Amino acid sequence: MKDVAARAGVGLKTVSRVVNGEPGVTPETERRVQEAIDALGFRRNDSARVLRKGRTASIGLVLEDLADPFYGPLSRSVEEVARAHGALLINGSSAEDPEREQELVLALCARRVDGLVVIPAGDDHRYLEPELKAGVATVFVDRPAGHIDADVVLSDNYGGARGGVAHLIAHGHRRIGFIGDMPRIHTAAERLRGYRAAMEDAGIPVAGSWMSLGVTDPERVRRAAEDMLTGPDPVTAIFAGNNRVTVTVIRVLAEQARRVALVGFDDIELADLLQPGVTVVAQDAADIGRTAAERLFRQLDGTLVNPERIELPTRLITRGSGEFPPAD
Amino acid sequence: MKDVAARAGVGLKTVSRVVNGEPGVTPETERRVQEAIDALGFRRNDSARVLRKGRTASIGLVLEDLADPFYGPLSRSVEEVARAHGALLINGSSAEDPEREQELVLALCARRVDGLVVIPAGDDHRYLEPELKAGVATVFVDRPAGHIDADVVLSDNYGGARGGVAHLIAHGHRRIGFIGDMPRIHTAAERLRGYRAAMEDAGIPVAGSWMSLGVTDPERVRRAAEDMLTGPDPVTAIFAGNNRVTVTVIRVLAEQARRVALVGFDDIELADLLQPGVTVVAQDAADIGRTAAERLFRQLDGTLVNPERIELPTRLITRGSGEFPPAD
DNA sequence: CCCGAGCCTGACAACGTTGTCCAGGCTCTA
DNA sequence: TAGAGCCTGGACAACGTTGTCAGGCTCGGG
Repeated sequence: MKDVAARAGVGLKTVSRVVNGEPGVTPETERRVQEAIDALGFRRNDSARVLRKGRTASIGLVLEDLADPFYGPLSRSVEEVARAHGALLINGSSAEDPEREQELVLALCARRVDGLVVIPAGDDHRYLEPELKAGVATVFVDRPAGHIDADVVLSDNYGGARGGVAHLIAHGHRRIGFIGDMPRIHTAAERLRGYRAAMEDAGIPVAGSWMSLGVTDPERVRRAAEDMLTGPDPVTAIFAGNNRVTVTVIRVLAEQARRVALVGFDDIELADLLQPGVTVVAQDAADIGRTAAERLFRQLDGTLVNPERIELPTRLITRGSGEFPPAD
Repeated sequence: MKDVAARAGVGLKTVSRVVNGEPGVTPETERRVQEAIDALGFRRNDSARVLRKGRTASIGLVLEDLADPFYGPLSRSVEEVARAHGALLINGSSAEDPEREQELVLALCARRVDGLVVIPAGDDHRYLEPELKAGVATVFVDRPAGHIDADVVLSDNYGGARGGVAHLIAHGHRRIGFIGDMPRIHTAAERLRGYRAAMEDAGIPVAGSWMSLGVTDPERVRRAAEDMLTGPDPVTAIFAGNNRVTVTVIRVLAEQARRVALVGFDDIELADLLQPGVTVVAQDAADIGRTAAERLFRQLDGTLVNPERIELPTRLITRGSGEFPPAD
């Protein structure tokens, strides 16, 4: 900028004015400055600008895994909102590791992002207290924050799972299996709770062998599914606690002789093209992301003050696999 | 930092030393400083640090659409490499709009990212010349840069498509359709070239009605597919130019009475579970991302100087849909 | 002709950090 | 005991920008 000023034969501040489109510059002077800018290939250094102004016009997004198809659309909709507010998006994956989450979040705070959208991996977020006090807007997504009072946007995991399981019960099933992630993960716990509630509503006692928790890698999901299909009290339907589980269960069911019903939590691509189509409890990732991001920017506006918990509804999409009667 | 120094009763520079783990501080002093830091909830302001040091420890990634399943793994692997080098990832979607691409890239440059990974939307990148001269490391991915000399990492689109079409020909097909994106997009053009080459290799003249270019939205892909299936010279096989086309073509073929063979470019999830399984020419998005990011950091090391074009091989995965004989 | 208002313009400080350099106190050795 | 050398700690400038403020110029009216 100094160089531009020198070349144009004007003061520093005048260049600054031109760069920022501020008023109070003669067209003639502006032309000279613009010329110098072009000649030197000058571009404003936003780091210095940030340092001076205090706002970075960027927000951080910490999620579990960018490669997961659930987070792609979510990330995209957050970006879209950020863009509408002239902000850039910095994101990182925690890989479901609380320590890595904290490391990422603090790195983002050191960059002085204006706000944070966090899909929590850990369950204690007190480390964020100083940041919140310092005015970093924060919205948690998909799972609530631990031990701090903050905005959170999530799906109705409990209601969705309960509805999905009730759907199976309505089609005559009583022996229904549940395969889900570790209950220390909030979504997994809520979905399990929904499963239990639906079973209880129908007066069906749940056998321990019907539930498989903390199972996530394909090999173990496969074993879990096979076990509950061939065990002493074999299930006639399975409720899959997330999209990765659903995919593996589909593979297992395809190999079975008898027809086993399936409802999965989270939609999966091409679910309608499979034989049978896969019935799912779908959450709208894009909507979740948009809602969270909009709330974030309202915090930044100062429009918002009190942390709130926003639960978005899920939608049962019937495609065939959840509508088989039990085949005992 | 000033406050911390005051509270600990030491000089500014001493606090800086503690924060950065530099040597030359008594354990006792260090303890006092650390205490003050904790008490005040101090966190270093990276903007100021960047301003001083010149390096931001962050890289920018500009892609087409984060929600596209091809870019999730790519983005993730770039992030992984960045993380290994202690850098954060800032990313944005161009939505295939050259103007938006440029806007994003320049915004990232203004942030003084150390490097850029760009999946180009436009075909003229001369606007990047001043940045390159200023030392911003840059790697293009998936498509080459326009009018500038820069590193590029991409799949062997030509060879992959040629191989895929040859596979269909080997199974007896002669009337093979091609549905792809606008040829102004490099990948689309290359794949079309591969299709033509394979047909020519086999001495098969291509009818104009077998090719549909610049078609991307599902409704038009559907019409294009139906047209070439029912036209005067109906095809017995279709080569789909990208994953979105493939998905729509699968839907159309599912409705057909006769069996039509299909090979798609890009793998799609659950392709093996469909009936029939979908034969594809797969590219390894994660590998592409990793290769590009590693090259970027080698540019930053100074290890690398001459721009290079790196072409990664594709892999034909046979699952059934590409192995039908022609059904005339 | 003088004065005040209004418009451009530029000098300067400040944002928070780090590199450079120097001072003061200590230890060790001859 | 004196001198050399090391270790710790601090003062200061600089990074590139923007907010503040004041100076100089022009123009119109009295």
